[in-house]
Parts: sequence; structure tokens; C-alpha cells
Amino acid sequence: MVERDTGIGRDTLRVWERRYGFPDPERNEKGERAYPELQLRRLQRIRRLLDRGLRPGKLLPLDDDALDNLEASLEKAAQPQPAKPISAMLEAICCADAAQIETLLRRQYQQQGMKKFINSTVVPLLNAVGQLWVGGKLQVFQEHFLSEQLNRFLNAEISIMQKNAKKPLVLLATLPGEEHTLGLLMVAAMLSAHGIAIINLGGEVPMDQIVRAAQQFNADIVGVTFSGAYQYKNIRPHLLELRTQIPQDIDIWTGGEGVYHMRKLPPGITRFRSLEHLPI
Amino acid sequence: MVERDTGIGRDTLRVWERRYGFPDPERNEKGERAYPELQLRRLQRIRRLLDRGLRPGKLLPLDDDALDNLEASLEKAAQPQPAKPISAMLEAICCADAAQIETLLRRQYQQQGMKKFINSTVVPLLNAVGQLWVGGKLQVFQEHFLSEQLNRFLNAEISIMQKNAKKPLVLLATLPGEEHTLGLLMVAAMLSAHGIAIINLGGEVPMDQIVRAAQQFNADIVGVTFSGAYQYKNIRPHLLELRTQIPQDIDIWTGGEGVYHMRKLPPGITRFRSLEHLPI
DNA sequence: TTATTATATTTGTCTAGGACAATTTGTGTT
DNA sequence: AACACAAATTGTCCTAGACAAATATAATAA
Repeated sequence: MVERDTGIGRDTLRVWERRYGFPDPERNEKGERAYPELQLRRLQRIRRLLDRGLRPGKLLPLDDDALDNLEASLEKAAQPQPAKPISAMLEAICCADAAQIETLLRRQYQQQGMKKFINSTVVPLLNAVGQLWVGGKLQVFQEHFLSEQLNRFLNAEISIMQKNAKKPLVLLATLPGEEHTLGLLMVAAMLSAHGIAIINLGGEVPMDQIVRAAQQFNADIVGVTFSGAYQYKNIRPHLLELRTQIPQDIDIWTGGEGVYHMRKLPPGITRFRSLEHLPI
Repeated sequence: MVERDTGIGRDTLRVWERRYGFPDPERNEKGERAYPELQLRRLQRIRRLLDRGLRPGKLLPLDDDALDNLEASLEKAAQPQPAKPISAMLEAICCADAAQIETLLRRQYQQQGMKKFINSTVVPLLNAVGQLWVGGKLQVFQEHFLSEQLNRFLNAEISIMQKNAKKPLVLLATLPGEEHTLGLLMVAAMLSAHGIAIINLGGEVPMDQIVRAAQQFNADIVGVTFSGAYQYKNIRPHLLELRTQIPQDIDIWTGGEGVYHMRKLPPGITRFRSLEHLPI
């Protein structure tokens, strides 16, 4: 119940009680924990801040006022206002106007072509939505909604473009623990727009399965993305392992926030700091 | 790990150990449970039989041979062999022939129309793939591959059909813990084929967010699916909670393996035992 | 026989604090 | 910036007991 609504594990909540004295739920007649509305809200806020990289030890002892201050100070690192078409889309998201978003996306796409559409519309839009969410101005379901809308739109376009796609063949996937597959889809869309054949395995594919797929599909390139949420420490070793397991004549490409700041990559791995730099 | 692969809760596995002596996992160097391959397989089989309505007390004490017999006797109510087009698709999956699958899917779709396509092609295909996977004849990446292929295909079709969709508006989502979104997509496709407007929020949407989305989007129907992997015990309470939180004038539909065997549903909830029964 | 109710059994989920490895932080060094 | 090491933090797993909800079984009535 609370675990579901906050996304925090049962054991974790238990230990927080012991260590920080919060949460401090009431009990129902059975002696089970019953979280008051207020504590639940606070837990959700804490969850958000944790996602921003803050640490439990700093966060849990704070009361609501202190959390207010913290959130306020974080929001000073705000961003300049987005361009007009993007704010129109944000508007549509807030109004829950599905048809309108579809229309706006398609219009932008036709004007800009896939590469510019991704880089100048989709990426900024997602950033803006992320900002608004952190600021509490957007609900979770609105993010889901946009994700699905983009998912549908991009898949539809890819579906059309893949019909006359040719070599090289690019195999796309993320590793287990990386659920964020929108980046993958954007790469797939951009490559498709250039007539490159792609096979998208989607998210959380075990490494050995990526390796086998690369062989079976006879891929020329394997692409793996790492979002900012992916455990930074793991990225390098995982890439290394991937490189040793995949035949040397198959290139490995990587991208995403997770690898953006990495100083030097393992040898034999090509990184794209942004989707703009894809060699297409 | 095991909990995820079997869909059985951690506590449940603990109590089974205590009560029935199975599973009896080995321990790693940390003293944590490490389930041998064989026990894991048996747990998966047990899970399946439980879904058919058998009881843990009868099932857990059985060894593999006894389970064989039981399954055999149950399978007397067997299903016919997969039809030709489906085995052609299975072939294509094994050969890792992406273009071929796309072609076969589209051909079937054009012949059958969406409803028949889903019920007579997609569902049997997924079942067959599941069977092959359990039998070790198919790799995980091949399942991923098919999922993504279907995802792309269905989204593409939905994208086209939604352009002239009208009321009623159906909001689709799964609850947290339910990552399996293909069922959702199939529902979305079938409804779209009848000109019904749908909004797909995708997987793992917190309940309060579904509620808010239903209101903001002004939905007429909310659809939630539960796969066989979803914690059976949770389904009823979650549906109940959903029913209390969503305004009474909004219908709630549910479907999927998870609710298939449920004897009686909470009041005010409509179940569809299969996609064929959707009132469209 | 078939329904309905009462009783018994089965079954999953919760509780408690302890333990510990994995992760992160901090500091100093190359 | 990259690395190495110590200290602190943090999440997950452990045990075993208790109990209510779900289900089966027995007893009763139509």
C-alpha cells in the first residue's frame, strides 16, 4: 500500500523508522502500520528528493518546513523558458488533450525531419517535463502519458521507415536495471530515418542475451544506453564486459546521461554525447 | 530474483520452506538463499498449477514425477496444435528474421481484422512462445524481440486508427508491480479498431495517479490488466480500492490471466475472461 | 439430490530487531 | 582528474512467531 504509493521498499521503511524516527505510522486494530496522509505525502516528497541524488541521512530527519526550503533552493537551478512549440505541448499535456499533442508532435516532425525533431523538440520537451515534475507542477500520470504518446508516435514512424531499411544492422537494448527505453527509441527513430536497419530489444536485456542476439541477428553495431538513473559505478565494468563478450568486428555504441560525463571510456566503445552527434 | 522469476512472494516462499520442506534452497557465502535451477523450474510449474486453482498444500509436497502426472492428467483437456501461420512466425523468430515477422504479422492482420488478429494470432503466438521458453527451446532475447515487434506493430496501427476515434474514452494502465503491458496494448488496439478513443498510460502507474488521470481526461472507462505474474492476493484488494476511489459513473474493466480464475470480483467491476469478450 | 450455515483447516502477510555487504563519502596521493 | 583506502551510511536479507482472510469440510435444512 504505502510501498506501492511511494516506491520505497518495506524493509527500507522499517529501517528508517528505527534509525531516523520517521516515518512513525499509527497502528490499526491488527497492529499493522497505518500511515497518516501527511506522512505519506512527506514520504513521496522525500522519494522525489532522493531521486535528485540527496541522501536519506540528510533528508529523513527534516520536517516539512525544512523540506520546503530545500525544494525551493533546488529550484533556483531553474532553466530558461522553453520555445513556443514546446510550451504549447506542455500546455496540451496539462490540459490532458491527447489529440492536440499528437497533432503538435506530427506538425513539428513534418517541419523538422526526424533528426531535428528529436533533438530540438522531443529532448527539450522531456527535459521541460522533468523540470516541472521536480517542481511538483506536473503529475506522474502526465509523464506516463507523454511517454506513451511518444512511444506510439516514434514506433509508428519507425514501423514505416523500417520497410526499406538496409544494412548496417544496429541492435539496440538496455541492460537490466535500466528501464528507461525512450532514449533507445529515439536512437532507433533517427537511425531508421536514414534507412538503417534496427532491431530494438527494448529494456532490461541480460548481457548474455544481448551478446547472443548480436550474433544471431548478425548485427554490425550494438547500441546500449544508460540514463542518469543508472548506477554510475556499474557502467564502466558493464561496458567492459560487453566489449569482451561481443566479437571485435561488431561496434559498440553507447549514449545517454549516464555516460555523458564519463572521462574515458573502455577501448573499443564509441560514445555519443548527444543524439545530434550520431554519424548519420 | 526468484521472487521475480516465479511471481511468488518472499514471505510465501519462507513459509513454504517451513511448512512443506520445499523449496529447500542452498546458501551462498553470505548465508542467503540460492535456488538451484531445478527448484526454480519446479516453482514455476507449481505457480502455473496454482493459477489453475490447485492448492499449495497438495502441490508443494509433490516431487517432479508426481507433478508430471498431475500436469499430464490436467492436459487431457488439451489445446489443438498451433495453426500454420503461427508456426511460420515461430520459425521466423527462431531464424531472427525481423522483416519476415513484420510481413507475416501484417498479412495476418489484413486477412483477419484486428479482433481476430489479436485473438487468433497474437495470443496463440505469445502462448506458443511462452511454451517454447519454458521448454528451453527459445532464448530470452527472442521473447524481447517479439515483444518489441508487436509493440511497434500495434502502436503503429493504433496511431493510425486513433485519428478519428470518438467517445467513449477508455483509460488504460497497469498498477505498480505489473510490468507486462502487452495485454494493455492489445486491448488498446481492439478498441481503437472500433473507433473508440483510448489513452494508454502504460505500465506501473500508481493508483492515485490512475484516479487523477481518469478525472482529468474525463474518461468513461478505466481498464486495468493483471498478468499471471501479478501477486494474486493483491488483485482483489487493489480492484476494491480502485473502485472506491474512482467515481461510480466511470466503469472499471479488468482482464488478463491474473483475474481469469478469480471466482467473484468486487462489485462494480467488469471482467473480460478473454479479449474475445470485449463488447465491441 | 442441492443450498445454506457452522466449524476446521489452510494459507499468505505482517511483525520484531539483528546482522552484514554494498554503496557512498571523505581524505590523501600520484 | 584518476586512483586508493578508511569511515560512515544505507538497503536487503535473516529468523520465527502470530493472526486473519480464504478455503475446505462437515452438518443441517429444504
